[in-house]
Amino acid sequence: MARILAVDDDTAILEMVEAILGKDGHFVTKACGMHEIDMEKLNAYDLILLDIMMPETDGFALCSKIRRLVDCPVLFLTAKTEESSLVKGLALGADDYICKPFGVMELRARISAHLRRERREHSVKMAVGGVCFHLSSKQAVIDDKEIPLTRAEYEICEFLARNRGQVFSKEQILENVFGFDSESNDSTITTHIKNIRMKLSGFNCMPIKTVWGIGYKWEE
Amino acid sequence: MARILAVDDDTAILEMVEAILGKDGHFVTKACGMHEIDMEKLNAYDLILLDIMMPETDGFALCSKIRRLVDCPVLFLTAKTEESSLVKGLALGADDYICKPFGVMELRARISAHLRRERREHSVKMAVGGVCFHLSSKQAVIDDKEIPLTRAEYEICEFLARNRGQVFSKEQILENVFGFDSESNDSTITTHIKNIRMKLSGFNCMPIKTVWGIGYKWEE
DNA sequence: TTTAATCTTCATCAAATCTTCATTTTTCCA
DNA sequence: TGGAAAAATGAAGATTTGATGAAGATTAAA
Repeated sequence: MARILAVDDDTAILEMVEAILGKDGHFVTKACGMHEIDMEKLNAYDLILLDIMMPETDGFALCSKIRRLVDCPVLFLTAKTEESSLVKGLALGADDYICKPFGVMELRARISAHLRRERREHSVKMAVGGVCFHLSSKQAVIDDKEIPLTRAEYEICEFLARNRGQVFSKEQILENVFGFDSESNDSTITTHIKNIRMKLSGFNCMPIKTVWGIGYKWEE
Repeated sequence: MARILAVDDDTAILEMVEAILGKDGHFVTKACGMHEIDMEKLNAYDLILLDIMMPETDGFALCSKIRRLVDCPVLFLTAKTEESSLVKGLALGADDYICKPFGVMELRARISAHLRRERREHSVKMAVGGVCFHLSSKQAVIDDKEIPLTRAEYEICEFLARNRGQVFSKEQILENVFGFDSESNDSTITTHIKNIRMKLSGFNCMPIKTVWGIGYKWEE
């Protein structure tokens, strides 16, 4: 269901978290401290669970570092029950603060609430120009008629539509759709956009606008 | 800062919430029960606080009704401390669950965390005197209508608006907007300013003043 | 392996934008 | 009030950026 990163110095807690969340279908990555986290790959996670008191690692500092890098929900899971600590944690950019010992049901409920919100805020309303994205089959449909997009074209459309209104440069589209390591040329995107526009225009649908000097966006 | 709707049957609590959140600059609307809420105008709020046990109103039912209408964060603020109740509340679409009696600092911290997240997930904006700058897409908006600024024009506007009230010479604007190494002529700025003014005046907006012999400033 | 589909690159064209400059207008001050 | 300095204006040329069409490279399918 979701990819969750859990950071704690207590492996027993990590095991327990994995057991609980694994049952809900989540994939939990365990990290015993900051050194086990690849900061480059933080955007591989949908949600991050953080302990505060860890040897060699300050959870608060880690939280603000993470927050500078990614936007996913960050939850503290800690034995520090003082209100001041909660306030500090949330002020640093965390999204929730759960005290140990935590209720299993509470943990699950809070995590799914955060994931749900993330999906809610990122969900694609299919009313946009009537284009409907079938995420699993990777097909785009207008008025029940399939648009014959290639894989790359579909991915670009889905990415732009998912973040409609936002403008992305060609580099950003490359990174987000084909991965950080993509060494493709910008012109690849230019050409894909051209082909997408051609195909969509057959359906009287022109949702992709170019913002001069900046990039492209899916019209809101 | 934010418009918050608080629903509770206990007016003492409502007053208290208003006092606390008012100090943070939020505007709190108090509702003593469902009948006092205009469901048509829910999207006027940035965040909603809900009690669960209210005469004539079931907070849970209200929560799911609200969730069907708007996407803003909904927080329960309740005396029901059972874990099952928290689980139910979050499952119905709420984003947080705070138990009474709540700590003042905790309430403030949690609310600002939720508001921050909402802003984070929507794009970063800076509003200056009626003009709204979408920092990531580099677009300026007045009354939800986009101002067709070019890249350079936008950058100059954003720079001046960000430092509104301060006067900058043409050289300073060149350096700050186009970089120290810019070898452009001052007249470039003059022309950009002219074009910006022309475009903004279409929106009845004349924020850029010339300070004779010194430079330009964005009126405070 | 052959064939077709898709992806990527590149040269060229067109358009938007940026820059410059000559000219006119405004402002300041003697 | 007149003249000098500064800013505004309008238009032309230079530059940058995006669109286009076609060809080669890569991948998947038959």
